[in-house]
Amino acid sequence: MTDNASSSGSHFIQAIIEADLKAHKNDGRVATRFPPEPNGYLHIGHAKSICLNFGMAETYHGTCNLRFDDTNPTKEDVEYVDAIMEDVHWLGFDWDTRLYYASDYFERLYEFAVELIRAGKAYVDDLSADEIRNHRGTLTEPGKDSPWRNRTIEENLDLFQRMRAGEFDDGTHVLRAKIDMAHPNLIMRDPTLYRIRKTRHHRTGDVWCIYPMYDFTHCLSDSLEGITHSLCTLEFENNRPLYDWVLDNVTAPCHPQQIEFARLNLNYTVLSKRKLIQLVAEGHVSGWDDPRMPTICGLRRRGFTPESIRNFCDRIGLAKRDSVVDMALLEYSIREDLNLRAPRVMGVLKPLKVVIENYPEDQTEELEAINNPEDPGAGVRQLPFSRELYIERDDFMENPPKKFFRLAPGREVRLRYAYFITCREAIKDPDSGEVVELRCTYDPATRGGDAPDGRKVKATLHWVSAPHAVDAEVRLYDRLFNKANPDEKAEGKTYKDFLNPKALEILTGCKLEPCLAGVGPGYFCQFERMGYFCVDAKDSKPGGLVFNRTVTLRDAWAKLQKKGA
RNA sequence: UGGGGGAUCGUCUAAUGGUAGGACAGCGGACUCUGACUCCGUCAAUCAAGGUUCGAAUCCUUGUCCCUCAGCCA
Repeated sequence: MTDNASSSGSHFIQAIIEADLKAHKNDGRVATRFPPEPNGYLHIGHAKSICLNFGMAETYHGTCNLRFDDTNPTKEDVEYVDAIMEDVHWLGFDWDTRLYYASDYFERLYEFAVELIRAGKAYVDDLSADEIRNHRGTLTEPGKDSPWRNRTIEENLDLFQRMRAGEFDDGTHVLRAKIDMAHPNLIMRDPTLYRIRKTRHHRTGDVWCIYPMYDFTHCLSDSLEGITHSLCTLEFENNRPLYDWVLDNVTAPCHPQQIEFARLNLNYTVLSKRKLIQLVAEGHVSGWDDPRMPTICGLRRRGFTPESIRNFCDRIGLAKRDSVVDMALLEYSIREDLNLRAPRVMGVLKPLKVVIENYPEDQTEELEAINNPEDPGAGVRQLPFSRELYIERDDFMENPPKKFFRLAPGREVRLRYAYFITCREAIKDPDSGEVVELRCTYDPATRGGDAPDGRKVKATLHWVSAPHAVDAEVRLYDRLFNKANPDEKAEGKTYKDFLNPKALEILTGCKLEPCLAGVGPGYFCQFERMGYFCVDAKDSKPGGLVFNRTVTLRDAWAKLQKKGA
């Protein structure tokens, strides 16, 4: 285990695994699994689980299976299984030949259920869902036995077989474990094992009309696959006694150990499947892969790299206490990665025209620019320079405050890799008073960006030559919510009331360096001084470039402005 | 209120009876042809009260707070 990128060298699950290994439990084998239900897209919270499960397998030279927990045909779909596989692969993990579906185990699961019935440990109940609920009791009061609890084994066997044969309608019968209706853990009050669902399954078709419940399926699937450590989130802690009960009461091949850890929470977003579905369904975002979404496909389209997400998962650590990780850590992780790898390029997002009055009308020259100061191997490129340029509108102020270092009337600044220029005049729209053009002069002696007389400027600006510029649409993305905890209870408000209207700002007519003319999906770069951007994989076309802002650069000036405000 | 879990800097996470450490965030500074990066410094925590001990985040007692369970969802 290398711990160069991790804040915690080890965590409690590693401690358990290492102790097991030392005791030669499971013959010294480590086998984990990632068991998604194909009823939604994967998000950053799943990434934590994926990194954990595949990571433990890798660290201890074991295996990690990908298993679809597809026991509820009313909610699941192949659309999701395909997307999930794509996302896991993209994150950098591989299940090799170990792709499984709980539905592949339906026949064996049925046999285990029969085994339970034969042992007098399961029974068919004719009660309705409502009646079962009424019999369950409450947190403080014991439940009542179902009148059908003591049927004979023969009768149960017959009924269960007929359930399978399709003789009964949905909801009329269920198979229940016979445990204890007075158990202090409600999960153990004769839990339902099978229900009737006359619904076509995305893999088994119409072969089955009874489907096993999670608690029955999961532990047995784990056992069938020889899983050693079954890692899941905290809310399943209550289910662990049942996980163990099932495995203890059938002839299961082995008894994996369920270990629970705290799921990931991130501020300024939501990670509940229900809410994510709602955002998509109600059109608050453009889809599962909207770059504002915390989904893996959303993050991918936003420009996050698999490495950055893996590093993030490494850094957040693992424990049993509920916690909320700061979005700033995710942002740090992607900046850290992109800083090293993203080529630097100049892009003017909100253009302000600049005319260099003393530069010849018909002249163009080429200036050399460094592609990535963090990576000497990235080389250099040529930038065209001419009399008419664009600079960032925010880089000019007519009446600059004290700490504003950029361009202002009479002030000299550097154009990156080019010349020092001095602002002579700001031309305004006579009606609106808005500054529409700057008249400047340049110092020919400062070619390349340094003054031979040694004089300094306080700012370096990015720019693009107007006649050479490539037009593009740029989508500025920000945090999905403007409240750290969108779920916090507030007077008649829900999380949707805290959706950040500025999470997406669309800019058109942005002016980019000519070298960007031919880039396509997969391309990412840093627009110097602005942030990291990538080509939108869906909407960008040759001649109609669309860039997404992955994340801004850290910005000391923005921070100063915020403080002043 | 029954059962099951959990409480360490603002946030996340180490320390398993022996100096409460790291990361992010914040603040200050150095450097800088990106107000970026990098570097340096700094702020800052053991839920509470008792007890055991030479010594307690860690063990014991009592209490407080938080999460979770009453789907034929997973």
